[in-house]
Amino acid sequence: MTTPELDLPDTTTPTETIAEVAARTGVSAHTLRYYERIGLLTVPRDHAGRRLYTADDVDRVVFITRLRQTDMPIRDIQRYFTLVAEGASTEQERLELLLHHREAVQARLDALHRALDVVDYKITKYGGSARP
Amino acid sequence: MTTPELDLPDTTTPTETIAEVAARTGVSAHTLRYYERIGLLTVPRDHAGRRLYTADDVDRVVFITRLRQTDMPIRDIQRYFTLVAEGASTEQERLELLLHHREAVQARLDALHRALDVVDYKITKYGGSARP
DNA sequence: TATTGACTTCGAGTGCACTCGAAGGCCTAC
DNA sequence: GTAGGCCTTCGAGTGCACTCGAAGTCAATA
Repeated sequence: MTTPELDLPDTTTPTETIAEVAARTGVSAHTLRYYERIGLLTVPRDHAGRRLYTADDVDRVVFITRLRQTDMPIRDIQRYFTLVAEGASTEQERLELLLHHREAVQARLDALHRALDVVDYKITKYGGSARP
Repeated sequence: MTTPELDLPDTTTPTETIAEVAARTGVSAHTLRYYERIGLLTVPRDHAGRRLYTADDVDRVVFITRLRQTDMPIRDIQRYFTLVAEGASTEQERLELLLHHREAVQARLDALHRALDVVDYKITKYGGSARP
């Protein structure tokens, strides 16, 4: 009937400054501005033109950091949020993008494990000599 | 008594061209020259000045690729082979370098796993929506 | 002998993801 | 009312690890 104004946590009212978001997410203010510059975020401003982040914005920053931690290229993250902006009809494509990335990460994990085995072999067998 | 010339596989006679090494290791000729330029390798030349790699050289290239696959910085790889060049007395330090790197790789593996879990959560729970 | 093609050196260029600096605006505390 | 500090935009700079191009050399083949 009416919008459930009081029942849901507020995620769209701008409340946090760039310094607060930087402190909470570990992403520098410089990098937060950079992310905005390249279109990963759109952050509202206060009356003086300063950024005020909503809870949703902060959530998005956190999600971006997770994707970056898995080495997703910025280009792909841009693509992902472009799809998000295009609405619900792109959900399938977004899912595919994430699944595709998931495979890449899994492959990276496997490769890392294999290469680490070689290093371990080197450690135990040669104690660090010049030969592999 | 005498050096066991016939018993050991020959690892120090230059036999392979840069193209062969590139093909066998998957490292481009350009990158092989780059590695040499920055001091990771010292490759003998034939009478015409062309590189001829020994089996030991190729082994070293392969080991470098393993270290790079685990994201060891070039700087650390340089340090490692500097130690190798300094002889057996640096074995302890080399071992420590590798063990330290091993920890870094393990930390990276853990972080990848955690970040991947977040992506997986996103995949299963939201099917790719904008919220984390 | 002429051409082909792989090799050489050297310096410069690329792509990525930040990271920084300059110049100035606005709010609060004294 | 002014000093301090955090904010703004913009463009430029950084570091890493390659990657490429130009100009030339050399040896094998037609």
